[in-house]
Amino acid sequence: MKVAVRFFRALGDEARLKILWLLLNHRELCVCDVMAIVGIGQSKASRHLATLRQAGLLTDRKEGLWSYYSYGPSSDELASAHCELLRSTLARLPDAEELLDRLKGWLEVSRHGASCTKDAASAFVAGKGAMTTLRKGNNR
Amino acid sequence: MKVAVRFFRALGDEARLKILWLLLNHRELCVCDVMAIVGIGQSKASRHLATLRQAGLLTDRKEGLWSYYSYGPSSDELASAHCELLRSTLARLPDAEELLDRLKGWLEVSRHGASCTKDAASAFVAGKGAMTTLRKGNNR
DNA sequence: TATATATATCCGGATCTATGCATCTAGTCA
DNA sequence: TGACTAGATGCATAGATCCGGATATATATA
Repeated sequence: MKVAVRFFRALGDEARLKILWLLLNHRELCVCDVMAIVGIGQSKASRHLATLRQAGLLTDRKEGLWSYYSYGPSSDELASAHCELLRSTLARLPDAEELLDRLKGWLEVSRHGASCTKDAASAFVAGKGAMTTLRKGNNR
Repeated sequence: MKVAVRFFRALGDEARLKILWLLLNHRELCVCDVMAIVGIGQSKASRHLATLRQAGLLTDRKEGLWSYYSYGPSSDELASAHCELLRSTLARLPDAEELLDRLKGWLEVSRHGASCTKDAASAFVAGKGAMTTLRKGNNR
């Protein structure tokens, strides 16, 4: 029973759902990417990614200083089926569209500028990236 | 985002998965039934059922002293789809078969005896019902 | 009305989880 | 080698969750 419980627990967090949604829409992201797009700190991003990986939802790949995470492939086809459903579920939620906008914006910035860095991610969160996407109020 | 998080959190507990599994295999059960079959106390059974109801997975119906819970129908068809998948997921786990045995045994007992009562449920847990199904060790 | 009972909820404590900060690890590059 | 950096992890704390036992609520029945 342990496996199923851990799987659903991993999905029981807003930040993790956002991360999963991003990785269902983009092949792979590093920790900096997640920081910039979701607008969270480094340790939080790293830990949530680790949780999703331990639940069998993500795989990671190291390249130089960066850790790249990508969706699946979980060995369990039922978990995969749940995630396919999750794609539909998350697509209808209000944040979904906004997150994809931020993803797009971030990728453009990081493509031009230097390689993906923590500082660039922080700047993106504080600057234009956040400005253009956060409509009402701010992130808390 | 709240809705999805609450939905998956409700599934992130072993006892709740067991209850859901039972209600995916039997039209409706009262709190006593759940106590007897899963082998948990009254307040725990009541609380977990309430959690599942609040997550939109169960509906309840009052009749006299008893509260009967049944699966769905969640208004969200995607949640329903997840539960259909869950049926397959849970069916493969070792406890699943055992729980259905206990369900069957309990229904026979309670059909003969008086109506469903807490005492009868406790007796079932402590007596034959538990003996025939708990193979190795006991439920803590 | 008075008693009995199934279920819901409250109350404490124990345990788990999330988070920010600081530090550690392991790559890169000069 | 030494400075620098992305990412992982230790630590402490706040908050959430879980649990058993006690109590409250609502209904049935005498």
